[in-house]
Amino acid sequence: MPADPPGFELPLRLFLGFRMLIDELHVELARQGHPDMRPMHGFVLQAIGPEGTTAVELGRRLGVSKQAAGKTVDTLEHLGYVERRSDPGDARRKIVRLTERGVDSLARSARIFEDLRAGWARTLGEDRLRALESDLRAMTAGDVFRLDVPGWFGGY
Amino acid sequence: MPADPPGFELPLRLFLGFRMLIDELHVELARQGHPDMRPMHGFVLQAIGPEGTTAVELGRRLGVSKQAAGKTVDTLEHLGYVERRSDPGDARRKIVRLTERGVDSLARSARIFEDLRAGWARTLGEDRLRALESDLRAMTAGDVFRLDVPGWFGGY
DNA sequence: TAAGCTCGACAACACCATTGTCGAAACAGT
DNA sequence: ACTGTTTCGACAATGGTGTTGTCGAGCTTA
Repeated sequence: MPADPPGFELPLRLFLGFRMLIDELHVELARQGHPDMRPMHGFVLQAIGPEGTTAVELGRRLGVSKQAAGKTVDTLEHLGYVERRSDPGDARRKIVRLTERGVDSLARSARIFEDLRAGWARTLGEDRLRALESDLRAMTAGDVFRLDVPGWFGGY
Repeated sequence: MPADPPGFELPLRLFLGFRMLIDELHVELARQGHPDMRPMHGFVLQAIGPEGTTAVELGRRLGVSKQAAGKTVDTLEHLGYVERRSDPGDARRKIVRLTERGVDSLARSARIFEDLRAGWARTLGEDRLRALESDLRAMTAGDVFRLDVPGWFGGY
């Protein structure tokens, strides 16, 4: 009977799978008119959501400071994915909203992810893929957002 | 018949699984006398390997500049995980080698990863876990190292 | 009204990656 | 052996990203 795979293979493969999907997503996104999207942008746009949000709240969701969130919003605003509007009900707040272009990028991302998933299903079979998703869901239940990735992995 | 899971769930769960394992590893590593290890350090120590290597070669393996690799080596040297020695056969080279402490951290990491994998096996069953690993292996075949993570995800 | 909190902006700082340059050493071709 | 090219490690300069701290303006509540 074969020995168990070494323990370090599991996290490595999980990361490689993630990275492969994200890279393929962005290759295709670039082809479809969004060449400036960075991996993190999609997560930020998702975190902003259809209702819009503020820099402080966005920072909380992403696990970074409000200044960092504001900086990211600056970039996304400059790229045309979001816009800032004054909140008529609270003069302190400036609500960050998705533009049409921002919504388009999310819609295309969703479509591309479906296609990529279908590719996995062709290789693995739908049953195996569902089992894989189900098992991952079982092991990672909980907080889907928590994207304090900037600075999490790196760091001297 | 149930609808397919949305396509974006797969990459998200892959990342969450990776992150959960890495976080649990470092909690346990800290308990076992390595509180200063950062997620990236383990990968760097693995990339250095038992034979040692140079800053330039390390940078190539990790996909970063030689300067960045050198900086990381500085930190690991300061923490006592590696040491630099002059190459007697080539006066230009300074070979980075693991110290005893560096080897110890890798040995403990391997053991902890085995334990974490065993935890997954208890929840999912050994068969399902093997299937999961096998499927991930099938989808991500290839270059296991290529950790140009610094700057890959982030970026304004 | 007054005190306290929240929001967004600005400044200063730290960290980490980059490119470019340089001298020393090894190597390859003549 | 000499010379030109390549490789290595160090240094300097730069840019991007995140942090804390501070401030004024505006809500909120006692």
